[in-house]
Amino acid sequence: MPKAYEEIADDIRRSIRERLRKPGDRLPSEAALAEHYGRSVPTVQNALRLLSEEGLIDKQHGRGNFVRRPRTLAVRDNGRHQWEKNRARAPEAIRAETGATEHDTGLRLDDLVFYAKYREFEAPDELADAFGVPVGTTLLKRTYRTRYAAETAPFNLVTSYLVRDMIAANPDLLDETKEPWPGGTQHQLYTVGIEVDRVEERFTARPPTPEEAKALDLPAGTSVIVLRKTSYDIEGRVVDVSVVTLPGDRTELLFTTSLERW
Amino acid sequence: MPKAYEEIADDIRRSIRERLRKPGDRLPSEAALAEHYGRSVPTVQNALRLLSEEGLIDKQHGRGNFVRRPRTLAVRDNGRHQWEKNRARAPEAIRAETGATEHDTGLRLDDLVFYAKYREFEAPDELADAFGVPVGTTLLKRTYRTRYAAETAPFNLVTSYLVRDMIAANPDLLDETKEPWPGGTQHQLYTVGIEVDRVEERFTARPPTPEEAKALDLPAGTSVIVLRKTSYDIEGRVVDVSVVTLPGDRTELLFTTSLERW
DNA sequence: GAGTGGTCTAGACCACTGT
DNA sequence: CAGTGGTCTAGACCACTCC
Repeated sequence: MPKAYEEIADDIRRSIRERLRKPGDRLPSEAALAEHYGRSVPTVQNALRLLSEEGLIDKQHGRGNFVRRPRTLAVRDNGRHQWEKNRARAPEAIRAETGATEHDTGLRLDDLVFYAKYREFEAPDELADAFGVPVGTTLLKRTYRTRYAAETAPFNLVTSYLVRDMIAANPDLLDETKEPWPGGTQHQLYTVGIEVDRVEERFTARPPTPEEAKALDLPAGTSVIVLRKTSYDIEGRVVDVSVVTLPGDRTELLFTTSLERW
Repeated sequence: MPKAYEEIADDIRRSIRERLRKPGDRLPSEAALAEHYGRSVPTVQNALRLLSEEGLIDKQHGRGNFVRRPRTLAVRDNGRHQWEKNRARAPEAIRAETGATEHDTGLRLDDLVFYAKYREFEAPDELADAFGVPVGTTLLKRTYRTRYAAETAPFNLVTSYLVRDMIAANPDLLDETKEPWPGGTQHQLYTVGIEVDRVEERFTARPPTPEEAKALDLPAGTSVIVLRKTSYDIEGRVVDVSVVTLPGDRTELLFTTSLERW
């Protein structure tokens, strides 16, 4: 026997795919749908929940169920790393123009709201491993979030780790009130004589935890992309480890790989 | 007033995070949980559904609810492109050893099951744009899926597009029965004199469509990574466009970006 | 067949939105 | 206030798993 809520979901899904219902349209009320399909309200809700999890509709308490509009993407391009490196040694006037985030989004610094917090702590197992330092080494943990000034939701959550002793030569680097730092992390490292040679990025995708859904204001039926970034200096040392959480519905990542010529 | 199903979910979530319940453990039956929390069965089910969507538990009809184990990852490394290029001109004996998929997973060809289907069709708007050819140009559409011989679920779904006239000089390239092709797409292109110069990859993450969930055997509470790959030859022409759908719970993407020295 | 989760109902009551 | 979706109940019945 076919399941009632799936039949209802299939029917509505089809109507959306065929554009009989367009982005922004309000669906009939749940009571009306229940009447139409000859089912109880909870059964209709079950069907709508499915569609919401697939990201097809947006449930709005007290207002209605709406066909979801696709969101505008922020592109995160791996060219950003070379771009940031080129600017790391430039005079402040040039560095101040734009940062890597603005490079990604095409927005200017004024459009972005930035929030940073620094904390020192002792390296646990996993991070000590990643940096190749003894467990207990003092690390600096920096958490950031950035968002468009025009929107309420941040579009990334960043946790970055540095080895304290590696950067202590410049006390400003330990001071969160200096953020946002013109030129980004690569410039910060440059001020203590570190040159970044290569960047490794690892990605996975999964549903958001409730905390992430709240912090990024993610609707039901979206995913987060989790990026673990490791930066190596020219001596092969790990100089920065970052974990970046990106909203899957607003982010596109772009990687270009150039191949050697025959 | 706190919502009953969230309280129950919070309580169970906490017990999992604190490892009071370990991966593989079975939760008490829904009836038992309902009794324990003094709530109805549907309310408990509501809570369990939440946890299932977060990927914390695995619901198994007729068996029980289990704390989910993290899955083993297949790493997809952008070094694969240079690696594949290096082998494209090698003798068949060497090419036959392993392909790019085996490079990713560390498995040998024997462990993998491969399925390919070819179809010719006329370029619609979007693809004509991507290739820079007129709408209606004949394209070859190739769909693949690969899976571990030991598992039932494929770990990727691939659709690859080529311009027919660009490869027609080698009739074998139009024949799906020749798959899997030792050496991969870059070798196929080499047989008609095309050298790949760079590869662009764009990806986003989202919940699976019902079709994808079925094809990849995705449990509730997982995401898919959608990767659009564009290959350019040394003359700047687009020679291949591929769309790859990867299960978010089994895939890690690794990109390394090397920076120029100061 | 016993035990488990899955679906569904009919209706009560609550919470949010907009007039 | 009317209209909407959200939560919850108590219980019936179905479907799957395993012994």
